[in-house]
Amino acid sequence: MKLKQAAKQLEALGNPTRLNLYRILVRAGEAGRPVGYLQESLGIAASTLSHHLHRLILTGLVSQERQATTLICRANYPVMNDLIGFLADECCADAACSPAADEAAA
Amino acid sequence: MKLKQAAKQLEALGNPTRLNLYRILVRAGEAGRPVGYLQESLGIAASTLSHHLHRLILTGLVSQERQATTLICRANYPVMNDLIGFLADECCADAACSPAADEAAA
DNA sequence: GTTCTATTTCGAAGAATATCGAAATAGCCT
DNA sequence: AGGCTATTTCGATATTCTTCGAAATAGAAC
Repeated sequence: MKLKQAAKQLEALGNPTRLNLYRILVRAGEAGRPVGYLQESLGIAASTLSHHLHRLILTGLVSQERQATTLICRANYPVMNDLIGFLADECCADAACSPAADEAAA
Repeated sequence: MKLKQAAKQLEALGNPTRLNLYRILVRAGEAGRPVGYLQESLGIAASTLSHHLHRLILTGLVSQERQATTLICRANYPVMNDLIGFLADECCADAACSPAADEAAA
């Protein structure tokens, strides 16, 4: 049932607002970003952001850590890498594609 | 505005039926698969499959070629690799992740 | 313990999606 | 042309998503 989970994660990333949000966290790296910062960056209602964050967290793509009253959000890299692996998996079984390895190793 | 397109593609893959369908095509490689074959494999109504295929085609992830009355569908590998590249992009800017390159190159 | 800030939950409205069956179209074959 | 198979379009319905503002909660500081 790995497919369903992968679909959930892809769906989570398949919304412009969430993808944008996720990329900010990916760029932020280990430091992560507080929810408030994300809200200002994205310019959306706090409740809307909270909703999107919740979805990303449910799929495991993002994790949170409390620091006093602010919540720090971080991209969960291993989960992303698993997802990428799932997509690229068996892509080259047919030797018909320019393998993802080319891009990543470049 | 690459982000919007990436979101569209991720959204297209973020449905279990479509992801399943897409993976069948990825495995099939250059040979591709006829629509009828896909319909039997997935066990869904032809109209439903047509709808899903249309979405995948719109995003560029899948292409079709006519062979007499049957339509052959193929996964568009370069588009998938671009998408993977977009996801992994800047992932390692912080040197904080286990790079996707590891997985792909392994 | 009250007050302040940060964030989430609730409730609601409008838009988009997934699915199907029936009917229409595309292209081959006789 | 007429019929056959493969696939799409149409129309309809139930579900899910996106977004917001208002109200509720979490935690710190006074």
